[in-house]
Amino acid sequence: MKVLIIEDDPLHRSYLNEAVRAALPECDTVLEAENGNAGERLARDFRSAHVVMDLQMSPRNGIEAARTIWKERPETRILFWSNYSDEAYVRGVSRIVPQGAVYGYVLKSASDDRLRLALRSIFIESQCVIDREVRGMQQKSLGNANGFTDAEYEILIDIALGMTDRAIAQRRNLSVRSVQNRLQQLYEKLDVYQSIGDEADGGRFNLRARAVAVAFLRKLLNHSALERAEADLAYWLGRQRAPAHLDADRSPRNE
Amino acid sequence: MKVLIIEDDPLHRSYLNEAVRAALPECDTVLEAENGNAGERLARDFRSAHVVMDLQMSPRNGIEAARTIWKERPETRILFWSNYSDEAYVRGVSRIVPQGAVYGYVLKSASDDRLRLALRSIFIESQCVIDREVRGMQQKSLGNANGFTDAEYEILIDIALGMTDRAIAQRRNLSVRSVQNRLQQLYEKLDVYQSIGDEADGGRFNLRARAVAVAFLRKLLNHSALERAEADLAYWLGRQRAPAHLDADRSPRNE
DNA sequence: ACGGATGTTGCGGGATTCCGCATAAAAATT
DNA sequence: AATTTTTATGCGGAATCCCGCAACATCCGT
Repeated sequence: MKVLIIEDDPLHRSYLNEAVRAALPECDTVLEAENGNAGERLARDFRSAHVVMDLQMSPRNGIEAARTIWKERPETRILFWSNYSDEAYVRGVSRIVPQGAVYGYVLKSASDDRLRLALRSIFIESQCVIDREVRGMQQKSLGNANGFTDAEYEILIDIALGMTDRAIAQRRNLSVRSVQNRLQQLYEKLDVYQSIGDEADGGRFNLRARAVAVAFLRKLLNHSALERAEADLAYWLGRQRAPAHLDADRSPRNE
Repeated sequence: MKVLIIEDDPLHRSYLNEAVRAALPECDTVLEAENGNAGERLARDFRSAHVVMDLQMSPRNGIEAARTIWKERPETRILFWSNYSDEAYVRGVSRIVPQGAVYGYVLKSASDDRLRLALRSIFIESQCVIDREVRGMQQKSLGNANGFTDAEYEILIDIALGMTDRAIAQRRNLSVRSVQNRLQQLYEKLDVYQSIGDEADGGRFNLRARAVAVAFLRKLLNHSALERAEADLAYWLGRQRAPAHLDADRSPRNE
């Protein structure tokens, strides 16, 4: 068995290396990569089916690397080992895991023992292992009890990127009013209001900007999520300017 | 000599511990804390004059901890050992270092040797050591060639928090128009425009929101800077609602 | 099929933002 | 001291944003 480690911090990398060797005597080769790009390449060249990776790396973070690895070989087993349980990461991961894939998500703060267990469960027993803390986040976010719809999350990202209502409408094929509607929902869910307390106009908030701030503070958004979104946006903008051969008829009957 | 280590990651903590013992034979005691709060307490109780700390911790990050430590004993020597050279961090640090204090800033990606040298320079030779990469950032940001004035940075934070022009004006004792003026400057420096290319209205940006997005992408802002700002804002809002005994006459002749 | 829940779209208006034009005041330069 | 450069402020208008009201469309369960 071969295991591929993708992690940018050398200390953590060598710790993982030891942990893997200790937990998996059946593992004969351990490969190491220090960012997403190198990781993808190694995964491809060595057809490794067992990967342990960090999420926050540069260039090319874990989510992006995992996506292309899974695209090439969906049966690859990936254990995400991350410092954070930001909703942005959790959502990012669960967005890309293929049907029936075996994967895991454990925090770096977990004990050696837990890590060992996760390694064996995922690579040997084919069983998913997701840290309690992360699991909680998943439920809260995906089960839409307290969390956000995909539509809401989508619009959150759009305003975080600084798009206007109209631009969002174009991009998502909605009317401007619908966009504003969704914004209202978002503001409610984020518990964002213009006025602060009961006072008349003590401190007022710009809702759209405030929503982004709150989302960041609550870790619904983070740097790498923004980066990904920005890249997507740039791509879309490119298509926009190009002659629209393919996507005629994709805009609402609005103006 | 005693050295206090403040670092939340246990791996890095023990690595630092070893590095300190190896670099400083004259050091007889090494204390460890795993967040800003604990670090402040230990620093106070043991009057430690030599500190090595991470910046990104929770609760209470390195900048906050360093500020109170330096407030209590400005001659304390602090080596910041961080993963990132975000402008938000660099600016945060250089904002709080007292006159003539000895400190250092080295990245975790630096070699063992560089770390060893920094430790000896700062703690023994009383000489500041700042990583090349960080130094570059400092110049770019503080020497206002390409960088931002304090005024601009201030307003950037205010809009990132979601405040309206009027609220910012109140808070900073400016007229609303002046706030808007500063916003114009900010937009220019961030290279932010409404329209995208030459097209009529292909994709439009909400400048205020876009500026925040760009600032985040360029790492002028980051999560912990936002958290600090949010705390300051909450404090200010508190004072606002309270009976304004002391600060009458602090608002411009506007309205 | 009928009522309900949810989601989209239009209209309209008040509040805010964006910003050009213009005038002082303050600061920096010469 | 005189000139230039920055910064603060006001006025006004076009474009946006925020959002209540209302008309439909779709989907679901009884």
